[in-house]
Amino acid sequence: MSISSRFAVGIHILVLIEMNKDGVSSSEFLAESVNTNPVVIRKIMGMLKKSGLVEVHPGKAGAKLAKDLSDITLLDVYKAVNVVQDRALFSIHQNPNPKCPVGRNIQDTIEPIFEASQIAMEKVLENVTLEDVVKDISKKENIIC
Amino acid sequence: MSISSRFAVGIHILVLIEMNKDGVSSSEFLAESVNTNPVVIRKIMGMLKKSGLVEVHPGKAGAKLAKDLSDITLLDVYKAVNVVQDRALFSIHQNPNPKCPVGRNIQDTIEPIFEASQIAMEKVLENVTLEDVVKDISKKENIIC
DNA sequence: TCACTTGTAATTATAATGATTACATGTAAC
DNA sequence: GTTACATGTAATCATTATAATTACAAGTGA
Repeated sequence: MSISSRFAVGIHILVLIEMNKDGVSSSEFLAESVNTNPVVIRKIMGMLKKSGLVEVHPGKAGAKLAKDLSDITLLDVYKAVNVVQDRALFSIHQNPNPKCPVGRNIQDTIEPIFEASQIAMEKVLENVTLEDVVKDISKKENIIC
Repeated sequence: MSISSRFAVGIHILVLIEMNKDGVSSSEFLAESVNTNPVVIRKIMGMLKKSGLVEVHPGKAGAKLAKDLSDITLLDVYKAVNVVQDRALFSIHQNPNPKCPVGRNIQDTIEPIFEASQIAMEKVLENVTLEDVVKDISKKENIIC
């Protein structure tokens, strides 16, 4: 299975808020760019707000970033939108048979490996900031246009 | 979401076949240790067989490893049981708005980052062999018993 | 032949996702 | 203060993957 697109959408939203900083980024505006329903955007925005990444107020149109672009890593976004729980990227079968040497040890043996693997994946996300993403998009736009 | 427990069960199965190499590892025997249904085991076994990790024959009870323990990495098992497709650990929303600079570039920008992240995760699995897992379990058993 | 095994198809319950409708609540311009 | 419009949320629905289970065809060997 795949990690929910909430993560990719979260990045999209934050980048667009930045690049549209002189305009008003309402949930409808953002939804049009992502190509989804405004409610989906508002739900994700709620998570980003809870994690202190955006400022948004009931009744007041438009969202703003709550931090500098360079202070938000992709790992921050990933954690904010709850796509993967800590130590739970890999699921391990429950209740293996304790009467069997393999059954009673397999969980403790593979858990640290799975955890290390998940952490390696997350480290890569931690080393990329939204600023990097915005710069890359700006660069692509200049070449194309 | 989490990666299917097929992966953990696949490891469990292969380790148990090895540690029970003097006995007969039928799907029912394996299912008892994993604590699941024999059909689940046979389905996973089919994938492991297709990838050349085990030898198993219709009508003939018992499975054997098709390679040396030290020649099977956790990545081999992971690939065999099809829990994550190539470049698809993270899903990216389809059809973002091409009229928006962010919409028309977001996919190309974040895809390489997601791919690098997935590869980092898989590299960790590649560096662990079934031999390592068996040794760890054996060590734990000696301490406990 | 018979008991037992593997290989598979089909069915079911459960859970997450993403889209959508509906509506309560907050904001600000008039 | 009313009105237009925005956010916040609950509820519903279709889709999809998982894991368990039943049923049965086909292979194996005593």
